[in-house]
Amino acid sequence: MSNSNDGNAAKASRLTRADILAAALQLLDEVGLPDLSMRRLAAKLDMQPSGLYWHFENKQTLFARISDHIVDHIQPDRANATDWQTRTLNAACALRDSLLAFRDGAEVVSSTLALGLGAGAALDRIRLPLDEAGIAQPEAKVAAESILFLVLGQVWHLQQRMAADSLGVASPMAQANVAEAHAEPKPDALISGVKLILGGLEKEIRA
Amino acid sequence: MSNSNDGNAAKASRLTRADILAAALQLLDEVGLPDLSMRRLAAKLDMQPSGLYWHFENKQTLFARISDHIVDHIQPDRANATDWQTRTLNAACALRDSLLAFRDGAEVVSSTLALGLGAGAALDRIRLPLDEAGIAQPEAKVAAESILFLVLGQVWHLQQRMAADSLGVASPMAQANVAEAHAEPKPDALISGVKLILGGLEKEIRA
DNA sequence: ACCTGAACACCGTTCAAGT
DNA sequence: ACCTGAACACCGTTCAAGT
Repeated sequence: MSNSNDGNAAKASRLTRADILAAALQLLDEVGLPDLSMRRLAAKLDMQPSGLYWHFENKQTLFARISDHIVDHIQPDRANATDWQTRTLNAACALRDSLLAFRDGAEVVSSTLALGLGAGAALDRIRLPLDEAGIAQPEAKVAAESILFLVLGQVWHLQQRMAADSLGVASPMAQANVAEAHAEPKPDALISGVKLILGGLEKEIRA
Repeated sequence: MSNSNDGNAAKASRLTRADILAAALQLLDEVGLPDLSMRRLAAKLDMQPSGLYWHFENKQTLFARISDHIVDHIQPDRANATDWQTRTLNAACALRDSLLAFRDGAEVVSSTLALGLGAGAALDRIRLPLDEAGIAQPEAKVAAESILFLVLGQVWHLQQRMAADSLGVASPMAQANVAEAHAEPKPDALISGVKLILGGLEKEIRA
C-alpha cells in the first residue's frame, strides 16, 4: 500500500545502499555478469549512472558487496556431524550451493577474493571444522584454500558453460558437457574432488 | 637486415596471424589483461582496429590463441621420474611455471578453458601420468581436474594480488600476503595442495 | 587478399551544479 | 544529503569502400 513497487524501480523516495544492492542482484540474475554495467543498473533504478557513485566508490566495491551477499548466503550445517571430514565436506557443498544460487556467482566471488576485498568469509567457513578438530595451522590453511579453489573453479567452469550454452555459442564438446551436467545433478563431481583432499589430509596428520 | 624491426611495429609488409599474436603477447606483458584491448593492439601494430577482424573472428578467439600459446609453453618433464605421483606433481609445477611466465596467464587460460575453446591441453598434461599408470578413468579425471583448478586458482589469485600491488591499491591484508609471497618463492604453497590430492588418490586406488 | 574510415552502440568515472 | 547533466576517455564490432 504505502510503498507500491512497479516492476522495475521505486521512484518516489531516495535510495539506500541496500536498495541498489538488491537491484544489482536482480539485474545479475536477469542479464548475467558481463552485462551488469553501472549504466544498466542506473537505468533499472531510474537514475543517472553518476548517482551510483555517491553510494559506492566504484564498480569494484559494489561488486565486493554483491560477493559478500553471496557468501553470507551460505547455509549453516544442520546435519551436526561429529567427524571433521563430513563437516568440511558439508561446508564445501554449502558454498557450492550458494554460488550456484546466483548467476555467475563463482566468478563474482573469485574476482573479489583475488583483490582481498571480501569473500574471506568463505574460506573461514571451510576452515572452521578443521580448526575445531585441532588440525595444525599450516595443514589446515593449505587444505582449506585447496578446497576453496576447487569449489570456485568447478562452479565457475560450470556456470560459464551454462552461459555459453544459453547463448547457443559453444563448442560441441562443451555442449555435451553441459548436457551431461543437466542430465544428472551429480553432486559427486564436486564432492569426489574434495574427498581426495580430505583423504590426503587425513593421511598426513597421521604421519 | 632485410626486416628491420622498429620498437613497436613492422610497417612495411602485411601482417600474419602470428605477427598479431606476438604483438598481443608483448602487449599483455606491458599493460596486463584488463588493458589489452583490440584498439590498443591495433595501435601497436599501426593499423585500424577493424583490420584485426580480418585475422580473428573476435576478441574471444584471439584470446583463445593466446591461451594456447601459454599452455603450449609448458616444459616437458626432464626428470624422468618413475612413480606417477612425482610425475603428476612435476606436471602441475610445469603448468604453474607456464602460467607465471605470462602476465595474468592464469586468468587468460581460465577464461578460455571455461568456454571449452582451448586449454584442454593443460588438462591432458596433468592426466597423462595418471593414465599411463593405469589409474581408472573416473578417478583420474576427477584428480586431474582438481589439480588443474587448484593450480589455476592459486596462480590466478597470486597474479591478481601482484597486479593490485603494482597499482598500489590493495587492502593491507592482501599487501601482506603479496609481501610474503615475494619474500619466499615458496613453491610449497602450491605443491602441498597437490600433494594432498595425490595422497587421497593413492589411498583411494588401494581400496 | 588485406586493410581503411566511419559509424553504431556501448562502457566507467568525474565533477560542477542543482534541490 | 542525494542526485542530475554534461562531459571525458575509452570499449568491441560491423561494413562499405579502397588498394
